[in-house]
Amino acid sequence: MSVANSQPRRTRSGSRRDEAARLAVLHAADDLLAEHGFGALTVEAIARRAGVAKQTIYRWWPSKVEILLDTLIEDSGKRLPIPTDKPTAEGIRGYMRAFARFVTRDPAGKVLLALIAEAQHDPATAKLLHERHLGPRREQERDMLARAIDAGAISPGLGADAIDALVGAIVYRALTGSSVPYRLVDALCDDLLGARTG
Amino acid sequence: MSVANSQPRRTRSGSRRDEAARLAVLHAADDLLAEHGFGALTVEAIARRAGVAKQTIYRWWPSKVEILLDTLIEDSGKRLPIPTDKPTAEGIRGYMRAFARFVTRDPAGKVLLALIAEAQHDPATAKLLHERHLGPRREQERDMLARAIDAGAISPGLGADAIDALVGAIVYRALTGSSVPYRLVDALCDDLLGARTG
Amino acid sequence: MSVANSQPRRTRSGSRRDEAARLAVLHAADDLLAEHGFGALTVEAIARRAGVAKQTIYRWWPSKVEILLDTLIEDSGKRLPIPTDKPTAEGIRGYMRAFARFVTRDPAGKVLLALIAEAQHDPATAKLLHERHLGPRREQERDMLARAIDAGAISPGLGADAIDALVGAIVYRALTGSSVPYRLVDALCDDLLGARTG
Amino acid sequence: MSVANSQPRRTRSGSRRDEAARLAVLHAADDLLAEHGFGALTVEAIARRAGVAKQTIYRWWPSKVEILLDTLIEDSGKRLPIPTDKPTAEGIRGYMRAFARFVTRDPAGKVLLALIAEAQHDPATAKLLHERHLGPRREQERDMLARAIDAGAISPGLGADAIDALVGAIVYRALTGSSVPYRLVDALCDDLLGARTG
DNA sequence: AGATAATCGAGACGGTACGTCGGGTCTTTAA
DNA sequence: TTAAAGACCCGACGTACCGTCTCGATTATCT
Repeated sequence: MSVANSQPRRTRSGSRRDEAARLAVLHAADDLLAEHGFGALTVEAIARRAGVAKQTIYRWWPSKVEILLDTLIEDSGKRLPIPTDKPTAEGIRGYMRAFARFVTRDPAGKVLLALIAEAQHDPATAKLLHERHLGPRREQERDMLARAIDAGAISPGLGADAIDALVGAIVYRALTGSSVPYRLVDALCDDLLGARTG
Repeated sequence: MSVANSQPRRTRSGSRRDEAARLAVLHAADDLLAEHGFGALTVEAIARRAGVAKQTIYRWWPSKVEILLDTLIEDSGKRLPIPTDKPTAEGIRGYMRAFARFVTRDPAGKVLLALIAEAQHDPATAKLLHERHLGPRREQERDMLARAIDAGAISPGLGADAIDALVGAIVYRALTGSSVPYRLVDALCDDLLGARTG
Repeated sequence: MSVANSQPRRTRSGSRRDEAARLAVLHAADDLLAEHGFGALTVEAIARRAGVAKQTIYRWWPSKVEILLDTLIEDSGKRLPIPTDKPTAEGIRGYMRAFARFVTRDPAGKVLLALIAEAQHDPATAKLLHERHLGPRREQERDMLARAIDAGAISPGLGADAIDALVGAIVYRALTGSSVPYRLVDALCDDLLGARTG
Repeated sequence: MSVANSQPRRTRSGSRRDEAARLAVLHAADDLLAEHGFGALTVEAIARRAGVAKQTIYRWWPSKVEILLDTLIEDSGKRLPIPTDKPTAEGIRGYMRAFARFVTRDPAGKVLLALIAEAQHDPATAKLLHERHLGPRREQERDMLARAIDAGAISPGLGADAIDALVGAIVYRALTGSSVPYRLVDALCDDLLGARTG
């Protein structure tokens, strides 16, 4: 071990991935979804809009769903962080409010809705969506809840499943084109979390 | 002559609609959705499977979505009636249980999920789904709730919106491929309806 | 064929083949070959030029080669008939002159050259070209020669193979972009047919 | 794999052309043509087979046609020399026999046929083929004939054009997949050269 | 009893997008 | 400078469905 050894170097010659092309594709997909809906989201249209060859898309993404997934993960990580510090009822309520806003107002929220939808039509999408987004996020959300329960800040009748009920109620409103006012989110939290606070 | 009748009646000679063809199409659509998923649900495949000409489908249904909508309305009317008699907490809980089963087990429930999904991809589908299914049904469900509230059987913090929260929580579980056990439905009802009964 | 058979004829419902589309494709192929060469002769370009859907081409022709073959057979049948009446040396010389003109001047002659070329690149083309054009035509040409020999009008040293030598010499000149003046054709006939006449 | 790789590794002084790569490309092209036909002869396939980068091919050859041309010129120079010594009828007949064998049996003969074919599809190929192969060779062949005529060994009715007729007749047989037996070559020579012998 | 008219299965048609292949150019890393 | 590797834009490939449109045959109703 150690020593000045040269490992069977993976030489990796050749051009590296073009970051500009990668971003152009992600943005084009996002924009097309926002502007013309999922129906207009064809690989051909994305390529056209991004000024990129179709082959470049197929080289890096197995399907257009994975493009959306990439934007979703990047955006939701940035714009909808899961609170990790104070396990209070207010903290959770704040997160749910942010989630409600995300899913109804943020373009990335539309991406989430589109992916949930597409998952109904295609099992492969369902698998991907769970593995790369829904699963990990649910994990963290349940953690958040569990810590709040431990701290005695809340005592939901559903236990950690309360998070699904909250998220589900909000997502369903979004899916059916209804608004999700704070009043409604707060009432949901009150009912489902058994919170001490008002 | 004259008189009696006033309308410039278009008498309509010729063959009337072929009921066998109509049913064949509905069943083919249902079967294809159940067996191979929404992705395989093309007009061409339906026609092939139903042993029917494409034109016959286009003559009677503006789109494949309306075929699904027809089967959904027919099936949900039969297999998931909204209780109209006794506005009790048990009645509502029973309905929600039935709904949970419908949406996770009944083929027609899959149709509902598929339509909710397709509505995200296509505004026209969204409009149709609301006008012909979601709207009317929500109306009746809210009635059911309102009567129960009036009768003092329940007192939900969300008011009539509680129905959306219940339905949403259940639908979301179904959309994400989770099961919806009775235990969960009951806990939801307890939390969201403020029911007197245990 | 023959035999007055009366089978319950294949009813053949549905629209029949669109003759206008068929002609549009044949002409588009011809024109593209003449104007921009074989390299520009893509199925997509033919479809574009003919104002026809690609699928319509693939429905009726297994490959673009068969399109060319169709035009070649039709045109060569019309514009380069094989003399069937008088088996004289002059008759044969006249045919070879016409052939030389066909292969150097007539657009359909270019089609023949292109097909001979493509046959070098693709065995399937070679097979088709022989079966549908070269074979039958060679057959008739050899007949023509045989009858002239029988009639004592010519006495070629090569026998019926003389036709290949004549055709080959002319085709090769065309393939290499050389002209084929009558003088040359006549000299070839003189040498290869052993004709009595000057 | 053909490439002889016994030579000392990489002549790293300055950066001259890599002879091994050059040969690898030529052999790969030859082999692919022989094994899978012109259709499989893509630059990408040649590069793959030769273990060479595409860019290396494009650096040294403007097109795949020039690769073939290089092999053809090299091989035909070696294996099908034009007799320069004795301008006799036998000499010419011998050459034509060798030519017939070359064009029907020798892999390099297939290259010639492929290039003649490709020349029909692409004017640039036609130009190259004439300038670098057909032209010079025809020049020498005509010389050969002229000297034989001067020597009184032959007296063709076509004059020096007789060479085109001979070559054309043979090439056409090869192009159409027919065999070219010596008997046929000899008869052609007899008829077209007006030879004293035979 | 026709004549009329709407239905049906069949399938051709002009299109759009699919996912793949090869073309020829350019960039990166190594020798 | 040359080479291997390979990403890139481009355009054609052959296929699947789309929604529209005839076609010929089959009912059912209305003179």
